[in-house]
Amino acid sequence: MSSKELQVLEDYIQQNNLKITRQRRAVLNAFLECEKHVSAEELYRIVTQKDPKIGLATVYRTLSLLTHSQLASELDFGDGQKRYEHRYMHSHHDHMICTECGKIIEFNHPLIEKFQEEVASRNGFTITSHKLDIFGLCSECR
Amino acid sequence: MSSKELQVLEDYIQQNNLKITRQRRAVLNAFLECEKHVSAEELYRIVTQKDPKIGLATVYRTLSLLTHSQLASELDFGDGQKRYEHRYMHSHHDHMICTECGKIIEFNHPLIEKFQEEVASRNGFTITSHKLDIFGLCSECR
DNA sequence: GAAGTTTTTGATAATGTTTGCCGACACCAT
DNA sequence: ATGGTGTCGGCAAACATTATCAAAAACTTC
Ligand SMILES: [Mn+2]
Ligand SMILES: [Mn+2]
Ligand SMILES: [Zn+2]
Ligand SMILES: [Zn+2]
Repeated sequence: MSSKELQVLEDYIQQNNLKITRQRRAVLNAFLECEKHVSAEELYRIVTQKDPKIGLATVYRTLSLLTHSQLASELDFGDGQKRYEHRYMHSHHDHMICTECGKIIEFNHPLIEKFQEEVASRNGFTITSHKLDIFGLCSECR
Repeated sequence: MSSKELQVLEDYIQQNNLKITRQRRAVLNAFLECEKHVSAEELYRIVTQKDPKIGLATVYRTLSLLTHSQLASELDFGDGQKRYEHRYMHSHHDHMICTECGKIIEFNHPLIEKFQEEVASRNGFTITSHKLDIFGLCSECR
């Protein structure tokens, strides 16, 4: 189970004089196996099923590590808790969130991206990041 | 100082068996005089300068009222506190936020709006709302 | 306009997510 | 083994917002 992602984490850890630990591997593995947009609390519950001694603070700390090492992206859909998704080998996309069942549809529209650049440069604004969240009802909840 | 907005609030209040109070008028006036995207805490400080006895909870409660009566829009730029802006007689727009000085540029790009509808219907998704936040540096902070 | 009814208010406690703190602990190199 | 450095788990603290509740204000009815 030695994934490319583990290598990325180990590289980051070595470059910053940190240490690879059982807990960090456990959180990384749980995160990688969890295929979608997961909160810290959810990941904590998953991790503690295999290793009940891992603390919630460690999950938060490791998620911060994963974010800084570019393995994870931090998302905030405005529901009070942050979520995390795979970033390694995943390209940028935006989200449609079903307010009924919580389903999340990912999409990328090149022209939307392009017009954002256009409207930014028109205002002398330099983009560092953006996020587009569309809320509504998915096909099953309509 | 009897604005159209006060009339909107009074209509909403009557329709819901609520009561118009000195505090609600004070918060509404402060909100209307405050021209930009204001947080509850900021508005609280403004209101208490004219009427020091108004409580913070009342400001929160009145902002909720203003939002429900369509006088205000609630915004969340992900910095930990919600902000509010005028909604009455103001059309939809999105925001560019300067991460250096906090300046906010409003914009509306009809094609971005249109392509959102397009990508939604392509996925059988019914939009109820959306928000596009662009983060970066404004022309003065670049 | 007094009495009665309903809603609101201000102060403060509680909430929920995330971060800070700290003593114990693991790991690695001498 | 010993020392040094970084990590861990548990829990306290931070922070914005909401809930609670007795007292006050607003409206209704006479
Ligand atoms: Mn995603
Ligand atoms: Mn705005
Ligand atoms: Zn749904
Ligand atoms: Zn700026």
